[in-house]
Amino acid sequence: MTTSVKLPRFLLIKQFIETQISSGKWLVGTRVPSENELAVRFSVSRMTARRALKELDDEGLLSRSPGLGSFVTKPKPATPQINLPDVIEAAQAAGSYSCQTMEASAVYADAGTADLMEINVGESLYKGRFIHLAEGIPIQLQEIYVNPKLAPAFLKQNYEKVVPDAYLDWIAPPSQTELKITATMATASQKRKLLLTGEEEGVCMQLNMRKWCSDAVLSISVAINPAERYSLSSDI
Amino acid sequence: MTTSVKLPRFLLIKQFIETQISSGKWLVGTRVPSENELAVRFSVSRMTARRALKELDDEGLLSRSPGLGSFVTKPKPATPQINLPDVIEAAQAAGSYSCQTMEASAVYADAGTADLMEINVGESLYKGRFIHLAEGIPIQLQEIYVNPKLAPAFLKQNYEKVVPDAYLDWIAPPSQTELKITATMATASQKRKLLLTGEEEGVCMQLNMRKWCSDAVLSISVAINPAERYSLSSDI
DNA sequence: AAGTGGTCTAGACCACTTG
DNA sequence: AAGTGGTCTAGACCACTTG
Repeated sequence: MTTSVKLPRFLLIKQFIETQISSGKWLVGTRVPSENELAVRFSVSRMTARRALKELDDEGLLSRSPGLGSFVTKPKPATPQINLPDVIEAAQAAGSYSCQTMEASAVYADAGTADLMEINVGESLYKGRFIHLAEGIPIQLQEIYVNPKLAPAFLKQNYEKVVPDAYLDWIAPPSQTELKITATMATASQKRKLLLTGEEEGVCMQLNMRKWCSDAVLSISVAINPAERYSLSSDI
Repeated sequence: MTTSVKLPRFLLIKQFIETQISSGKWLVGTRVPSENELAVRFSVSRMTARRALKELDDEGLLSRSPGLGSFVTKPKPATPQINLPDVIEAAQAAGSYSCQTMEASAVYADAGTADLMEINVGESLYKGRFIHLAEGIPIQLQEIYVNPKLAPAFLKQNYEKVVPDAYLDWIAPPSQTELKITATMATASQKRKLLLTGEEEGVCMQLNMRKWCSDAVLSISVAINPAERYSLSSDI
């Protein structure tokens, strides 16, 4: 009476190979048995043996090449993947979100902005400045420029109900996003808006984002988050 | 004379489905043709049609369930994945890396450290403090506590040649890593060590890491990086 | 020439959901 | 009972690498 949980055969083969690797019997660079060899060894069709190898390839444990075979890869550098916290979404989920619109206007692109937006100097642009709050406390200062061709109604939205970013994601789903995160010191004016009064306060995480929508720049945004209310984390 | 790049049939089917989705013909929740339907429609065996659906499932475009069918999923929240820059590795690659050891000693765990290291108060610990430099300029201040049972020779290493983290990764490959990134202001002493003299300087990215090696805490480390010399970025 | 992985076929049985 | 996806078989042809 062994375990009656009949496992798929391709899984048995995968587990066999994984065990050989993790136990150190098959070191990095070792050639593992070919599809045909595994098929014979496990009394299985080649397609089933193939599936085991294919999935281990997809998972990055093996590297395969036609004519050569399948080889144990060296474990990837364990590069931590950090996920960006969406403080605004979190506040919304908690029902404590609100937004103050400081500016929502049409402007003309200066040289720097035009360059980033990939348009000509002097072209029309929408500009918005917002304070995002959770439980009445400012958690983010945002300045955003939007391409009016891609979001003509951007200025007409009521941003007490819908977050600007959420609105843009909705009407113009970004095809590409560029992101840079730095640490900065808030200016005196920014500190005032963020209600950071202490002398020791003012250290912020700054998020610079640029979004594309089908090969055109949709928006560039700079968001300032007080360090006490913003941190990144990850688990591996 | 059409394109002679004969594409695999499963790819043609994938592209067909992707086109229907991206063009908006098949909205989120739509049931896509079954394996059998696609097999007939494309004059292909069921296994080939299956492969197309399976890969789209793996890629997150479809969600499949036995007895029900395959359905268009809502696009995932496009959560940016940031990769942690390894300033030290970069400096090493450029051949400009050096390291000053400020401290390398055995200490006894105080309450806070013992808690984080998951050991008892008063147990022996290795402590190291380092300044990492690129081209002679400090790029990171690091303080690390190491479990001596897992890295008994930690204090004996020559850290002018091998980076402490690289040494630990080598002798005790971490099974899990916890990471927290915050923005902070360097203390006066830290600013001195980092050669941050200006009044406006001192804003830093702080990386708190905790590494496990087979269920035991291997190390906890706090690294301080001047903001001007450290930023995170990602592309999607 | 023999072996490798990549693609593909035309069948099969299964557990699962639905009417 | 008919349809779905999940697993599996025993064949096939291909481009590719190696001796």
